[in-house]
Amino acid sequence: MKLRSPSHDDQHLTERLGTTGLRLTPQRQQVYDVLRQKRDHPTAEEVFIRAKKAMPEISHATVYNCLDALVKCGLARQVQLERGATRFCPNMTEHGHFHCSVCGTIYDVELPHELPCVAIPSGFEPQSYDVTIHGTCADCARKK
Amino acid sequence: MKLRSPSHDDQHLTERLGTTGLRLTPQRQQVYDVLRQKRDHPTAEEVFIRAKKAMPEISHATVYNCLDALVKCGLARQVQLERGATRFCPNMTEHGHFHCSVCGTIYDVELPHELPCVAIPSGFEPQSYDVTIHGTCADCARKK
DNA sequence: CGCTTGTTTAGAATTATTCTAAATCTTGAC
DNA sequence: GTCAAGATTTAGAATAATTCTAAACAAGCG
Repeated sequence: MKLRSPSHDDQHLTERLGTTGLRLTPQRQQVYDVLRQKRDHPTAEEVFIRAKKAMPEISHATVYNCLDALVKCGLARQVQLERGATRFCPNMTEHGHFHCSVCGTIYDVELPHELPCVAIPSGFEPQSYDVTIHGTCADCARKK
Repeated sequence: MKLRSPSHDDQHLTERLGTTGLRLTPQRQQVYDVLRQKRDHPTAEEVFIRAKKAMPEISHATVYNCLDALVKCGLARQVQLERGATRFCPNMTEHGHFHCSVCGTIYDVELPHELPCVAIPSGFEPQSYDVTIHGTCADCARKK
């Protein structure tokens, strides 16, 4: 049982990519599918490995290219949590990330639609914001 | 005219490092000084280059070690803004970062002392949070 | 069809970070 | 003070993450 209706999604993908002058290619479709199939904030390397299963000839550079394309047209977000590889996330709703410093798991957490009380100096034009919370997740806190 | 009183600071450094079982060394002092002298969120590489001026024999690995030591004992923060090098910041007051996507400059912005309205699931134990705002800074917005 | 532009590919190159082993320094026990 | 234990530094190698390059392909268009 698939959770998505392919034709509707293809259309969505094409449309979103189109807004930035980008084309829908089988590779971009595949990378997007990988992101949506397991939403565990994979690194580019992990996306590469997963995408290779269905598309063995896909290359490293293409995965980076596809991920960048998806980020650029607003279908995925980059997440920078710590030193090391960038992670990717297809959840485009307003949300932040809880990063467990014990087990490393990343959880999506809800955020208010506007970040209140942040004093942005006048003249500055905010476009997006990222919130990361570091701490211990419920599982790891219990085991302590 | 120096802004700091060295003896007071050395004491502070030693004290903070001590809380984690770390020693004050000339290299750690130097790296800390570099961070405080120009608060432009340098990368480890930039810290290395600046520290080398006063201490030409300092090595790459030592700079990473020192930065990690400072982060561990609460004298500096790591900042992850985008793909690429991690940046470091000696401003330990509660603050977020505004990252100008045009010129790349990073500005500290004030934050409320508690992040309100963030629904952290029960059992999770937050320790710190990072807020990054991406957008266009006042200078770049004017030039457009 | 033939051109232009966008995309993919393998692999090289670059950048960022960590590791390694030897040398050096500090500290505390005697 | 001397010595061992442990922490720290060092240069350079190794690894990891990302970007670049040049050639091949593919799609859209006149």
